[in-house]
Amino acid sequence: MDYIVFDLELNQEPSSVKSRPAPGLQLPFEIIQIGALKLDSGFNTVAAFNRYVKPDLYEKINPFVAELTGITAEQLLSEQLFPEIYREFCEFAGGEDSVFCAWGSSDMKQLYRSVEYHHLSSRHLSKKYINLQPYASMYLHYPVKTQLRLEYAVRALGIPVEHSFHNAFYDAYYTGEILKKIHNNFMKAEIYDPAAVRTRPARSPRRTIDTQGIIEQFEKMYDRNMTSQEKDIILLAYKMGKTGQFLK
DNA sequence: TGCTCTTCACACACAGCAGC
DNA sequence: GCTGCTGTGTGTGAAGAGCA
Repeated sequence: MDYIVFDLELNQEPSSVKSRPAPGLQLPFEIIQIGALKLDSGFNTVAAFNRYVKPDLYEKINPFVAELTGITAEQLLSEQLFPEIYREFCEFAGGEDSVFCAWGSSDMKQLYRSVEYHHLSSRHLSKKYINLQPYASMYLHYPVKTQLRLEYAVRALGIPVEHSFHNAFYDAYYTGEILKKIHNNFMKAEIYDPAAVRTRPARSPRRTIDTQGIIEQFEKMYDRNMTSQEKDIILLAYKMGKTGQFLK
């Protein structure tokens, strides 16, 4: 069994964009770099993958992303599009027996989202993954839900900082170093379910009682103004009715 | 007995922090 | 700047305790 420690750099919709995704196929982030290391069962690095991706959705790099990653649109012009890079990545990641490792759960989600957006098959992509963030939190005696920065975890674990952060390949390298440092028998790979992520229900907007509307309706029905006491009673009755406590 | 207050559970909005 | 996740605060309803 191999561990595929990976990281993605993403671009997002700049303020002015020529082409927008079709309705129903929203892809707020587009992958522009995939960095990965393959570790064998003894956590030895046996292969590396580092490819930039030519964007075909957002032609410009968001200034914020460019500032953070140092990646420019010109730099990506000579690269291949996502489907080709993805095919190479699948060959690198090799089979369904591999376990993906990433810092946070968003990279796994974004990878599958991009595969789906480009109508590519995820058949040869392992669905087993380990999010190292909570394990690092536990190792460093933080609450398991604490979302530590990758850079903080690297420094806290005493891993030498030899490369810059916010580069997919180097971030994958650091994530791999963290895995080597904190792995234990309790670390269990989860099964990523893209369908479960897609079906997450959207929150409905919070609804408030239109008290003015209720009173106006009563005044219309009775053709007179309600007294302040009557208004209180009406609103109380409305709230009590919502509880259903007097339904038989 | 009836009212008020407290506590609990639940859902939601929002803030903060992570990612890019 | 954006998205996504988590923790916290708030609102609401239900149920029980306390008190006159």
